[in-house]
Amino acid sequence: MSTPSSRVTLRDVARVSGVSPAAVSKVVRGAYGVSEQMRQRVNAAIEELGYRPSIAARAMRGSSSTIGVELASLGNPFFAPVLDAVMSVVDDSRYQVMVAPSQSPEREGQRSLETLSDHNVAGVIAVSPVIDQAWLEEYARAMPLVILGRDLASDAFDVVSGDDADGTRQVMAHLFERGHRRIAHLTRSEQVTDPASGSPHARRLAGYLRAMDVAGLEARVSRSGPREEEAFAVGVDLLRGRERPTAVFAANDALAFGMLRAVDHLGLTTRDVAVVGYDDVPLARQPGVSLTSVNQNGEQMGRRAAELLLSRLDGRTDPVREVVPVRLEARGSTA
Amino acid sequence: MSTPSSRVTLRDVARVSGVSPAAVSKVVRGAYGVSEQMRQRVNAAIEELGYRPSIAARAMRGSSSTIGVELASLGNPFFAPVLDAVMSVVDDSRYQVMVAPSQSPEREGQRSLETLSDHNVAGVIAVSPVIDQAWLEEYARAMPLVILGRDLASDAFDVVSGDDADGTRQVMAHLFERGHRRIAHLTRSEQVTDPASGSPHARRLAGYLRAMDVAGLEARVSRSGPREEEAFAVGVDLLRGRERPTAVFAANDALAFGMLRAVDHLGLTTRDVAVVGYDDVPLARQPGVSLTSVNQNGEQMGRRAAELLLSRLDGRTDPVREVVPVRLEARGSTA
DNA sequence: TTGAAAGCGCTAACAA
DNA sequence: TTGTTAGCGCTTTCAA
Repeated sequence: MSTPSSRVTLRDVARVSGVSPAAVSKVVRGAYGVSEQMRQRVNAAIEELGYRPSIAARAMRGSSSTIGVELASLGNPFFAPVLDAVMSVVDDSRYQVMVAPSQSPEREGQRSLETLSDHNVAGVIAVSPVIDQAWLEEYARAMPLVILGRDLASDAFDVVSGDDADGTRQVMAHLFERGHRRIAHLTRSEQVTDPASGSPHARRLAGYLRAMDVAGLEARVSRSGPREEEAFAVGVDLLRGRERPTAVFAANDALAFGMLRAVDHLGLTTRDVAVVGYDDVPLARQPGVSLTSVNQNGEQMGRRAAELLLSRLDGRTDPVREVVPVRLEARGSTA
Repeated sequence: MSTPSSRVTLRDVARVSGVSPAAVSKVVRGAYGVSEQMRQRVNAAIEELGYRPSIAARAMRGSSSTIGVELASLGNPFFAPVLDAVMSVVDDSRYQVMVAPSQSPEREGQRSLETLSDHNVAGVIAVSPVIDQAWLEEYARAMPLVILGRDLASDAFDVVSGDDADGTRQVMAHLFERGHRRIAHLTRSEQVTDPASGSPHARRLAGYLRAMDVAGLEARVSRSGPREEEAFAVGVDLLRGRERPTAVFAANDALAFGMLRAVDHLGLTTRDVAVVGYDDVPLARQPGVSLTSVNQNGEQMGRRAAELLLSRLDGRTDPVREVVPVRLEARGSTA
């Protein structure tokens, strides 16, 4: 049967089927201008030899048939449905998916994007890249690019993001309705919430500040690293401080989980301190967790990003900036 | 500044620095036999032009400097530390990491592995691939391969797996100690627990059956799909049946979470039905969840897999089969 | 120490 | 409709 390695080349197939390499190439690509007779002979030889085209060689010629996905922090469960959706869409095309992971979003995603272009991928979906916009524009000049999760305005690349303004509005309305006044916001570092970054955290923070301002309340922002452990430590500090908040809006579920653990650690319950998250990862609905959270519809975000990239590769040139609707899932003590 | 696209070629660098392409190639690769003077001139030109070698072209020549990781179900949080560790190790080498994701483990991983070899990667780490051993052997004949998470015996590839026999022993001892006698096992489909597959689920099931047999107890095995929702449904059935078990050993945490939700759904608590999982994903320790689980040390598994692959690429030929120790983390109602 | 030349496997003109 | 030819950007003998 077929050997996994690509030892069998197009020339081998050509020799066996008695045609030219170019002809084989045409058959393989389903290109125009091949007789049915030739198709059959060539396909028979391909089958017989177990031929598989070398993507590496194709990539060098310019058309790599591979779509690259840049992805930091694979650990974030929110990205799983996003990637699944991307793959579903791409599966129906002639492209394949390769993921260039980066360990930390900050300053590493850039390297992953470079790796991808070094591989001559046909186009790239970058998931929440923490990268300077100018650099991304420059990158997009040479490579079809879709940014997922950052609401940047650019005519060099397409953008798909969740409706953070609306999501945050829903969260704050929900908490106000339940009578909360001392509401703290737990988010990431200043760098991550830089308004110019277009990051979701920036928009959530902005929405929180606006809502508190409109309500005439004092905003209280705590900052933590991305990990649950870091959020836990910050959360303990926050809850031990004076004027303990009655509710905490965490900028994502990982932070919310850390916060929940801090609540528990101090012998409090979510009746004392309500916690709301963002992302609605699968375990938010777990009994015993029951975290109120905003579902970002990652599946739809991934699908749209893939569709946009494919249409770019198909020739579209006008940029698209798309916002996906979100929905608060109320649970547990704040339901 | 540097353009992300690889428009600048080695020839351009050669022209600017006034040397031959071959010379530039040597400098770039740090190959033997280049004068200090030449190094400097070439490096200056590289800097000036923002040159980046094309991986695609390199790959075609045979030496791709890329390590491929085959990964099904990115959603499984157990894999995050595994991949992180792989990346950490690879970062210190001249290689890069590319991930070929597959949506469903069954029969899709094969395609991902083929994609990887079509890309001419230098070597591959396959994470828990549900693939026929003969096929893997064939594959490994053409490509350095490390299997992570399946305990297969082969001299064609290297193997790293967790010590499931010991992990299961710890789980069962723990439950027996707490007086449980009616202990059910929740696992995946028959296909996945096929003993010949070397899958972790097969070994956990075997360990469970052995332990029950030795204790003179009746084994009760329930089967479910991989997702939490499916485990929930099966769990509800199991708990509604006659002779409700007092404890359930779930073959991994996703199944355990479904089981926990089933317990809750039926108005029971983990005092009525104890649940133990396997993988010790981060949220197992979450207050309100407090799932007793076996920590598989994914970080160590990933690190060893990467080290083994690098040493293969460095010329090692004798196969290695390595087992990583595991540890039960007792929590909550079974602690 | 350096360079010339051949070719990896494929695609895309162009010619037949 | 088919085949010939010329590279893509790089590495690697082999001579100089």
